[in-house]
Amino acid sequence: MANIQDVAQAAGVSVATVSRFFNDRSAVSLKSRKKVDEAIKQLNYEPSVLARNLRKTESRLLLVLIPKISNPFYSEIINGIQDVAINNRYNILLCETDSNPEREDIYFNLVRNKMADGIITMDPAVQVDSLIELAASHPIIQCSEYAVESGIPYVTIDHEEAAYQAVRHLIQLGHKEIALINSHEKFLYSRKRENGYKRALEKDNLPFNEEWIIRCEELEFINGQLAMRKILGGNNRPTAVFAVSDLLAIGALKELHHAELNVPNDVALVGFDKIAFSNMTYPALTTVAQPMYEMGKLSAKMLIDKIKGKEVENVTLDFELVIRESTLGR
Amino acid sequence: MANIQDVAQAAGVSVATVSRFFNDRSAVSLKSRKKVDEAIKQLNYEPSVLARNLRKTESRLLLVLIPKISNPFYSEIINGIQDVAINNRYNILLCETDSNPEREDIYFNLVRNKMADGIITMDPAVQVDSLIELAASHPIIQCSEYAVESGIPYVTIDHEEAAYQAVRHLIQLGHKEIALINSHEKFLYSRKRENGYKRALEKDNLPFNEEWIIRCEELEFINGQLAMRKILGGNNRPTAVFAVSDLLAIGALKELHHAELNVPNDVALVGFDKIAFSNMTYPALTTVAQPMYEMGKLSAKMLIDKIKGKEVENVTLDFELVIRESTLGR
DNA sequence: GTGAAAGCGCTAACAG
DNA sequence: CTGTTAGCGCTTTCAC
Repeated sequence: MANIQDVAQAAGVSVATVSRFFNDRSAVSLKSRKKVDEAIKQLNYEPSVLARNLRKTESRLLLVLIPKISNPFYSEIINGIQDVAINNRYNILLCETDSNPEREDIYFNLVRNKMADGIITMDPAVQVDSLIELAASHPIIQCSEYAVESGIPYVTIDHEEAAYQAVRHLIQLGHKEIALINSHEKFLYSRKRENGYKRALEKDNLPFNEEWIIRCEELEFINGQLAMRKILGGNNRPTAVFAVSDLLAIGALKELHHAELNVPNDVALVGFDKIAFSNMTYPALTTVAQPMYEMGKLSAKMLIDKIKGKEVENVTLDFELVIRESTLGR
Repeated sequence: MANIQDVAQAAGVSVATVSRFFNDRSAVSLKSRKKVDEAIKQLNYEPSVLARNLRKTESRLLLVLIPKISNPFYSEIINGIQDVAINNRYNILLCETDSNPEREDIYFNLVRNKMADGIITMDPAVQVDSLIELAASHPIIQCSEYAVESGIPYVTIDHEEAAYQAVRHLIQLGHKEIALINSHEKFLYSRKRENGYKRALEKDNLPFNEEWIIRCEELEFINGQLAMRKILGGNNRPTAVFAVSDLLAIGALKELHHAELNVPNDVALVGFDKIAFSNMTYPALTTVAQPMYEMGKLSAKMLIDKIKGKEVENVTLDFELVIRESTLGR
């Protein structure tokens, strides 16, 4: 495999000229350019990014940490990140942490080892301390999930207000007995959305029933299903359920079908995220839309800015309650 | 940021010793080891993978090319790849091609530029020529999709036989009028599954109706929905539908609900892939299970072997027809 | 078991 | 506009 020396020699110029040919074309005379061009083609030369990166002490790689690759919520975010990254000649190193500290360590090391220039993390559930320590010397952006006191820039939505509006929607439809299918409280969004749920109930002095708050260990369909089973097995059946994730809501819906209950007539259902699948369920799911793609784009922009040494500010984006059949009927 | 020189100096040894400390601990005396260890901690030293990679002319990055990140079919495969990669100290560079040649070019360059050591591609739809050319000088494995004549190793399932069995299942249930919702014929699996479908019909001399073969441009829910709309809008309504992807099947199911048709009594439905969602629909989807995780693991193993210079063989894995409510009822 | 030294392939002063 | 040269931070012979 030819290197820059070989090209220089074949073209009868210096390595500097060849290097300039790639980095600042206009600084090379037309004559040299032609010679270099030919030599490159002849030798089938491809510059080594490895060497360039070492020389520039940058990797042009962005580390993206997500808890679960199978959660479609992240797909859209990643799309946004990817688009911005490519436009800025960055690539992304996608890493699934499984919320597993050991894995996270491996990935954190990637940036310590200069293998990545910065991190976008969507999983600050584990090891906030490590994250903060790392942020002292490396560019980091938090997306969606964030550790408030960390001082690390984030882009997110107002989770509490979003949950509040979702539950108010149910209340305005006449529901007075509303259950909550939550995820693990280690997540900030989980705590915030629970607050929103409670605030919405309080506003109308609606009954608050601990039996109706289910906290799931994981964010899989099955967890939503089991949660709903628990709710239906209780003494009083609520008339509506708010799930903090479409995945959980879809699992819950499955269980409602099993129990041969009609949605929304027997039990109304609201999800969260507006993943693509939420519109394909029967009935289609009322849900809170997060601007996933936008969040991804912004995170990437912010991270790249931070890598460049610019200051970046936290951003809170708008959400939108999308009302569909699972609360309104058809 | 400290480098290996600083550590050597602080420890009172040579850089070679520090290097050995990381690469072959046993080659360093206990005494030196201690000194180096201390120096590392004191200086908070982290070796530069960039420099090591340049020296070794390897990147320890595996390029993974997928058409669409939002297709859950790929998530599971990626999981498999990721697990094997990590165990072998590789990382994956996940790239979404969108089946867009330009993007693909960018990614192909990553391996030409030594930024990645090899490629696992799941999208040989575009630019088979480039792929073949690249494979001449770089390790490449094809996963699921493959260009037959390319000579590039692949791991896949027997798409034709899988489709055949899926359609035979419908026929055995008494269905005689079976539509096919296919994806784009640029995909090998699409052509193979269509063959299987036709072969299954032929076996019983069942009517073959061009109106009942719909080819979708993309693999989104909406395409399945539109395909089903077309089918329902035709002169004769089939009693069963085979969709070559769960995503398309789920879209089709949506449309069947719209039309207030019962699945499976009015129209039976079979999907393909066994993505997680396929069990959450109402009714649950009969589908062909692909061993996605296994496919990912194998591809990664094969690629790493190939990078090491070993010979690798094509692999065809088993599939499994998973019969659920959308064909059997409940 | 250890050190000196030669690169890996490139970029960026610097001088001309 | 061009060439010379000194590294980027590491690994790996080759002597000792």
